[in-house]
Amino acid sequence: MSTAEHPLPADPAPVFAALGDQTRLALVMRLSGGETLSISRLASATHLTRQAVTKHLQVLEGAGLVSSSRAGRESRYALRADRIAAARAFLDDVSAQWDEALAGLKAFVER
Amino acid sequence: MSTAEHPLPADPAPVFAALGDQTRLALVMRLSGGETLSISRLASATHLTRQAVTKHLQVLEGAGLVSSSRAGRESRYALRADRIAAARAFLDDVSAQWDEALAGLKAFVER
DNA sequence: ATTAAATGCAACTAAAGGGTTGCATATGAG
DNA sequence: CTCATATGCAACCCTTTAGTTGCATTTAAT
Repeated sequence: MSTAEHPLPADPAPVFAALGDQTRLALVMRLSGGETLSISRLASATHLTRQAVTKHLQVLEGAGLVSSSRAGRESRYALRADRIAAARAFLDDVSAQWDEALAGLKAFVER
Repeated sequence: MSTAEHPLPADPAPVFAALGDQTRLALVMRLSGGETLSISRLASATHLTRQAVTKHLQVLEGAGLVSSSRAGRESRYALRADRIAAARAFLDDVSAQWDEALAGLKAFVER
């Protein structure tokens, strides 16, 4: 299977967990440029092992944040913008509830 | 110390890591209503121990996502909306870079 | 003064995480 | 065909994390 299985419903926790690591965040940022990069290419920008990077990429893929595809002898990884958007949406909801609560409180105080 | 030490550097990784746990996400959502709740109050909505919840709250506070204050015999926790906003901002940046890259590619293809 | 409620602190356990090394395998290049 | 490149797989290690239990302490209520 070249690309990750289609993860169904978006439980945000695993996504945030995947983003909760500096190395992985760096990989995400690197991929946010839109390029589709191979493992060794991504690993060369790091101080750690290729295998370590491979593991991180698998974690990211497991969370649905990146997709992989085999191209000849190398496997390429690309960012999944929609998943990032989903995480954003979750935080937007939290913020919205908060703002709404504040607005309600303000209205109460001012009446 | 009643409230968390000052946040200085906004390294997003610890924040996402703190959000990367279902229990903690649930606590955040519970607090997003704007209420300032005590530990046992928050723990009663859970199937796990008060101490477990205490630990999670400390993790959240360590990441700057909540603040605590002592009120009589209980300690109250509240959400810090600004930190949520910071996390959102980071994801916005990633998305923006992605969109920009896509736009560039599209322009190239269409010329 | 007593008692119940809300925490804090500490020690411990089991499982997950982040990294490494070694070796086997598939593929592109010369 | 031969060699270097890019990976995959697996076994290990050490540290962190999620949860527990037990006991001491502070504060509110009767």
